[in-house]
Amino acid sequence: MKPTIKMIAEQAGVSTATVSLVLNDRPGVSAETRSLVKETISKLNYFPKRSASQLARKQTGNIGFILWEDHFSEIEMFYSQCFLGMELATRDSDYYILMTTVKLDFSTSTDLPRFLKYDDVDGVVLAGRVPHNLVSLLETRKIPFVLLDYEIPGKKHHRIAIDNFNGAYTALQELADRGRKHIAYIGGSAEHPSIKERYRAYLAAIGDLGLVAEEEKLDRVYKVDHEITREIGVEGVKTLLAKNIPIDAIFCANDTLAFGVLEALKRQKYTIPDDVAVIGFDDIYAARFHTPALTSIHVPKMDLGKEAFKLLLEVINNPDQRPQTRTIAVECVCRDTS
Amino acid sequence: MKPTIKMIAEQAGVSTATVSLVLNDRPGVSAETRSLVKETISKLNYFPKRSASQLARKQTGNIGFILWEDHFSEIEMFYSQCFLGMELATRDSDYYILMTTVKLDFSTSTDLPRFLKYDDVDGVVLAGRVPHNLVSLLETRKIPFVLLDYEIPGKKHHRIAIDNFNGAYTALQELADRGRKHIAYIGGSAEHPSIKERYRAYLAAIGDLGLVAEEEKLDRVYKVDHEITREIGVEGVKTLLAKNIPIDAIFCANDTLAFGVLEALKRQKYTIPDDVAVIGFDDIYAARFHTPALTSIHVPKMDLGKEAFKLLLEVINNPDQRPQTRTIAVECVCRDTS
DNA sequence: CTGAAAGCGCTTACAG
DNA sequence: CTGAAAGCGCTTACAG
Repeated sequence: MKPTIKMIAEQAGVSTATVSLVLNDRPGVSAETRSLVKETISKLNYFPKRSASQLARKQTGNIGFILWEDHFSEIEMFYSQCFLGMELATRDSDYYILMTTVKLDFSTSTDLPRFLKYDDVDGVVLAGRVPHNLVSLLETRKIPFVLLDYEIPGKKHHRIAIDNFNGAYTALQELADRGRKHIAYIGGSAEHPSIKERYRAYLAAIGDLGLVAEEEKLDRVYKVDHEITREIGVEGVKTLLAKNIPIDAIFCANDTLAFGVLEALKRQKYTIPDDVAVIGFDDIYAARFHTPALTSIHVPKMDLGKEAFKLLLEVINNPDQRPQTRTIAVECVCRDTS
Repeated sequence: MKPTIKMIAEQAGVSTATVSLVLNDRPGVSAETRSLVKETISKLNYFPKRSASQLARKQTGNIGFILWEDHFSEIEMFYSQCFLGMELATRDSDYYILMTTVKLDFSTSTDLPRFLKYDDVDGVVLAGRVPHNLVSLLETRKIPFVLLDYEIPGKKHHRIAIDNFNGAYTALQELADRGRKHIAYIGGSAEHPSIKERYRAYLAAIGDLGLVAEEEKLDRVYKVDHEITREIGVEGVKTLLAKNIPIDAIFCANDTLAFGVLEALKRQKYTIPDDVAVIGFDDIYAARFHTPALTSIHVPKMDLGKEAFKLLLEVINNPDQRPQTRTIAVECVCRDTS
């Protein structure tokens, strides 16, 4: 039979209150008593029953992880890796993660994740693009949460951010260092804050590096206002090439799109990287295995998840602190396309 | 303040026992009382607190999902899709899924998932290749479990299986129907039961279809005894081509490997599918988007997860039934490589 | 069909 | 520093 706190108390000759105190590393127990209790605990291989302590403590011990379903199903494992990193971090804690997906056209009345509906989490992390009404609901219900690689324009929330600006800037720097003079941008600008930042960095960098005159800054830009996919990369190349202006490098807003760019370039018989260099962003798993292997800005996805968890814990323990942004550094990984 | 069962009871003028009975859809309550209680419940927007009912009921309400960490990190989302399907199925139940990864050289004393260590799950599904000592531990601890796309030779367990044999056979049939006469196999044979089955089907089919004499059955086979990767595909093509025997089609043990095969074939200037047709297995997300789009045997990954959950529920509710295998049908999706 | 009461296994004031 | 006791919010025999 599984030991209970009562059995430990009896064995050790103390009260259950005392056992509880040492279990939770709380002061108010003499060193001797503490070690006696600890011995008894390990001798009987005892561990507290979760539901009992949750009930008494009025906590759930769970945290939610919410992801837009398209993000989960995509070929790139970006957010899944974040999840993994978070799960790893979680192992040193008493928290379990409950992961679920939501649609973007999300109704708070019919699509609410069960763990939110039934108050089964102490906090949640929202990864990537998520419905804004979900975020509002979390706010009004005062459920602690942190955004991972996302932000809502005009609003301040706790969040983990990728250093998109510096990452993109580094990519441009890298290309310029290798003598590229006509660097194009293919990507998006509005659908995701991260992409927006990368675009902003592109514009800043080509200016700073003296690559182009102010009035020609947009000449080598192809961007869309919706999700950026592999196909956008293909279209981007076609469009840019049709302009008949020199292009010797392309900075892509993410790797998936970069694959499309590479494909289109190959079809047009361009040699990579000699004719055109290409740099992506995210350094997804496939980047390394692509032919040619893609140069990309490496984002430490597991770290994102880990930091999200750490931040969330802080918010749970101190709900009233003001929103803070934790930025995660990135670096350029040079491979065969640059 | 959140309503409790006590408040519902008072409001409805009944005992908490009665409320509990209607909450759990149990007999022993008159129709009138039942509907009165139900009204009160929805009026106060009440839902039972999980930890309390778990404590009283001596259940956890959680099920574990365990995955080899390499399976999770891989480019292919195979098991992640299974997880998603399972999570979806779970939404109609009261269960939450706790997902974690394990190493293959797994120590039951130091690497045990927390939810197993602390008895926080009512059952678990093990997806793909998993450590055999983990399975043994589950058996001796009498924790209900089902294997998803895996089996342990010589042992009977509850499991969800892909119809690998018929899938592979169909692929061969398909190639033969299109006039291919010299069909090769590239893949593995031992590391995973599914792969083994696909290989077995290959041998059976080329025989049945009269494609090759018994003594030449192994002439067009390239297989390894470890994990099959993209690189294995490349090597396989090189090795087979070096034999200088006619080959007009290649059946690959999975899609990832097929990508390597395609790449190697292209490098050697073969036209696909005219010179050599290629069929993969699994129909991973990338298959559709590859250039050329890969013909593959489609495995309904979400269904695998869903069925695993359903089976697990049955086992939890009836732990002593004999091990059963539920086989999931597959079908050939023809695209540009065949 | 219904209710009073014990019990699930913890935590937390409160007294001493 | 330590213990007795109440309480967390359910479920489940048991009586009636």
